[in-house]
Amino acid sequence: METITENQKIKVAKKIKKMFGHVDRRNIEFCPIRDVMSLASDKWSILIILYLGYYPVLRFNKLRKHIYDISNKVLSERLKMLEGDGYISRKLFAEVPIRVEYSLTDFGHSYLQKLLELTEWAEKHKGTVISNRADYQKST
Amino acid sequence: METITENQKIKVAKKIKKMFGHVDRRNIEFCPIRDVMSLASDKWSILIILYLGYYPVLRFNKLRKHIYDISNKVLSERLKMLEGDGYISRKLFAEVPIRVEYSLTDFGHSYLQKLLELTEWAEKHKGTVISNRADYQKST
DNA sequence: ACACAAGGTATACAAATGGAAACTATTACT
DNA sequence: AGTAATAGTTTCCATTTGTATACCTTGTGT
Repeated sequence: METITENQKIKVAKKIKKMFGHVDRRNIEFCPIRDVMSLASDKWSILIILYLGYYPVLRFNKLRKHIYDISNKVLSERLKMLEGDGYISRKLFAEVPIRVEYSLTDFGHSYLQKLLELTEWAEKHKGTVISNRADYQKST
Repeated sequence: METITENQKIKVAKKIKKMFGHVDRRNIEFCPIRDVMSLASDKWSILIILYLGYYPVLRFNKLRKHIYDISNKVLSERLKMLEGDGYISRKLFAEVPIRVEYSLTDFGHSYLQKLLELTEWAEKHKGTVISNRADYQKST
């Protein structure tokens, strides 16, 4: 694994301070973690955004097939939330049968660019997580 | 907002394909999103990792005060999981009263570097999310 | 003898989340 | 009249997650 220098650690701490303003401000009116990330970094949200990053346009049932474990209810809820926060757009075509197309907004694409770095990290290091987890199991 | 070009979209799609291997492989043995990120991108996990990125060493009760809304049970569970996956280390000092110090591992620091880009994005764009959310409420 | 400290665990309960399956609306086709 | 298709919604139920509170352990100070 690439080692992290003391210098990098200091830079990270500075970024965190800048991000949170005053690190321990309580009753913060709107917390980027609690209020933004908790929705956008949810497992289902990540999968939806990644699939819409790969397939530019997807309809409800296609999306559900790609994310092969999600129920109608949960997919529909997540799509509404992601639309509400502006990550995705929903286009309704009043045909018969009805047709609805989902796609990423520019805002969603902007998020995806950053999100992808994290999921790439996870993909790259998943082996480490697997073996850490196994070691920890044994040690208990 | 900075616009995303078609070129960037194509690059992103390629990254996703590379990351997932074959995008629609089912029964994937270990999914980076479902199995790694779902733990590490959880709201509480993010807060724990960020606070340990800012304060290099924290004890249980200090950490709980910084994250001002978390119960003993949840904090203790999350710490165990994050330790199990290798993001944080737990050092026990057999003093009286007992002392336990939590800190990030190198692996945790590596994750934090990527995570931070996402949380910075969230902090930068939280205003957009607020107004998107308000508009969506009105429209329904 | 008793309280206190730290770092939790245990217990009881409430609330949120998730899944399965049935159901809805619309219109065309058989 | 019955069926089919799409995009969900609704209902019921089980599981998961979270909260609050009490409790535990160990040795020291009062």
